[in-house]
Amino acid sequence: MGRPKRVTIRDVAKAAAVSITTVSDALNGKGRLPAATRDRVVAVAAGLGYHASPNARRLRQGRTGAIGLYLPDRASGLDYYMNVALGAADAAFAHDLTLTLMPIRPDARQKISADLLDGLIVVDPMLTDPVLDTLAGLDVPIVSCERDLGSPARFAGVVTADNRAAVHELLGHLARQGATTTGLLGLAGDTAFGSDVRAAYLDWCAARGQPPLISQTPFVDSAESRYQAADQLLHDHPEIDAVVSAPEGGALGILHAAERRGIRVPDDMLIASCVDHSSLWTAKPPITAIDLNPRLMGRYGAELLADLLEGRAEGPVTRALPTRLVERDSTLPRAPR
Amino acid sequence: MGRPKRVTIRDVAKAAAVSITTVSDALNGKGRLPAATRDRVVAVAAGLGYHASPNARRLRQGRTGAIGLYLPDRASGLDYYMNVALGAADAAFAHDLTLTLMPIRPDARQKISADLLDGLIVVDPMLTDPVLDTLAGLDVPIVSCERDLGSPARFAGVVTADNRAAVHELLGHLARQGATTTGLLGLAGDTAFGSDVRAAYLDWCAARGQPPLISQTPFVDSAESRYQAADQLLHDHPEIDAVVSAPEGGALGILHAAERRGIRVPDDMLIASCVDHSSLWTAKPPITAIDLNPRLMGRYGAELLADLLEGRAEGPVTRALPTRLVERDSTLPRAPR
DNA sequence: GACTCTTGAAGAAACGTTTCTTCGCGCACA
DNA sequence: TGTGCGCGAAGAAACGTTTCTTCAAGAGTC
Repeated sequence: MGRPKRVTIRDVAKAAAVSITTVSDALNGKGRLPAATRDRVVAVAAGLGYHASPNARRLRQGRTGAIGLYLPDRASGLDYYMNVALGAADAAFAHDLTLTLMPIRPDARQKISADLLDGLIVVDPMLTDPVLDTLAGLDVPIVSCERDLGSPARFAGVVTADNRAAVHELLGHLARQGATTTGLLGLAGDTAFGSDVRAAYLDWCAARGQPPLISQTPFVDSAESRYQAADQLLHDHPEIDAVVSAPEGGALGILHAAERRGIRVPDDMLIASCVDHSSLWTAKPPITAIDLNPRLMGRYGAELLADLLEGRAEGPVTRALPTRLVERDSTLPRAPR
Repeated sequence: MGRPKRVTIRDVAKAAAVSITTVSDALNGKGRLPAATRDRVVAVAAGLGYHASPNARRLRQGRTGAIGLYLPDRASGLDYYMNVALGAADAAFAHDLTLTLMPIRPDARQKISADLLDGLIVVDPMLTDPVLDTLAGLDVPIVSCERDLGSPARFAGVVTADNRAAVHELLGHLARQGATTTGLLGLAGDTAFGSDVRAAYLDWCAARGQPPLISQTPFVDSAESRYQAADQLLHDHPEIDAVVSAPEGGALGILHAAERRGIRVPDDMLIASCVDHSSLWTAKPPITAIDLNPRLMGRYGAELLADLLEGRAEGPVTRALPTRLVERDSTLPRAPR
């Protein structure tokens, strides 16, 4: 019973018959100690089950040991973000850091303060997010997962996938499967991902001489708005025989709209998503998608931030994230019309 | 330039011409100070932009100011968990706490330690999770979001929805819409939610004299396994004219399996899910589901834990969560055969 | 007028580290 | 025989709070 008394550095020092300075140095690999002393102290510490109090250490060092994860306030794409968060949490722990989830409510976001955090990971920074300026003034390093279209200078590090290349690959795949006129269910341009997808699509159209056929949905959207946008696209351009969706849930909206109009997938039209999701596997037919590796995204973000904090990296650093095209039945080869 | 020097309690004391004790007391509402002094000190502190260092406070108080969120290691249902996490993060911030996401990787989970956390929220504790015992030994209060089927004594608080009643309501809805033989795509019984759904279903069957028709999928599953289980159910029991899915992604699997077998929804069969999700809205047809209020779940969890930490609540506390049935086209009334 | 009580406020210890500075000592070098 | 230097280790300050204890002075009581 009774709260078990903590084993402090003093206890270790006493047990090893050295000073606490020596214990600290031995455990942190500092000072100049002969290997023998170091090993002995480490052994004694381990024997006592000693681990330094994070609080005391942080107070002394002026750090919190925590990094924050700042997510966009969206109701969709949460599956993706949860994976980013879990990847970041794993990586943070591996670096003796802790991942703190920033709140979503605007009033709570105002309370985000530098003395709660050593650094920050901002996921999908939005051009229109007014809080980003506040965060930038916090005087802690910030890593963004996907570039910021606004003031990249605010960030000490960026993790980014080659979204354009991935979308190019996807469009190439569609063409090889027989698509001749590909439309895009795009994301409004306030986010790097949305603008990458759009740019790649426009590139592709320009190169092939195809007129771009785009229907846009806002970054912060709903299943409803995605469906509307998809339906609009099919209504306006009956000649379309393939559609790519930028938002995570968009492909299902397209599928829905297509079936309502009696368009068969993949026989009459191919569908693909720029963001993979488990629900795409169970769609009928299963939908081809780009796996954006969200876990790895989170991990890279946290690792990059840890590197910046430890001084292993500095200045603006960019880390690249691999992606992978997952082919499913929604893009089976179709006979030319 | 240069790191802006922190405003400490000493600065405030000097500016207000009182001792630091008085400042501390004034700001924390302790000690016995006349209102005049208190107000003056508060005003001075505000003027200087002072806020206490979380680290110093925590070191002194032996707290970390952080609560942990422990999620099951699943690849599905992440949308739900992300909402729980965001709700918890908001509520934590409102109580001057911070929400730390626990890692997923087993080796990292071993490193979860009491001196990183004042308390813990465990979401969907699994009977088979060996880490729970470790956590229980951590000597911090634990709140579970949905009951633990194992050793409820490990928890100081529980947030739970009346899942049985919700499922009863759902089954009643199906019957009213014309279902005569309802099957269940269930979850293996290592989690309270899965076992609640199952129990409610069995109850219902017993009361109606219908033989229970169940196909099970593990709690930690994949879209594939859910599809297999659904397909098995439809194959074994062609008489089924309604199916309820316990897992989040299961309804889409059922839909998929049904359409492959030429079963029309809702004309030939009704489908409903025990967990709502944005992809259910865009399914064809949109699928009826129970909204489990995940944001509120997270919020209640964090608030309950905060209450326990502040001594506003103690001993085993249970808090109830409301749910809501969201009716969609997958359960439109069907003509009796 | 001696006494207790209450009020208002200050002093100082403690929380558990890290780190800056100092110190003794033996050895090589001129 | 000093002098300087590298090594090994310890002392003590500092990080910024909270809180336990003490204390002076005024008010009330008999």
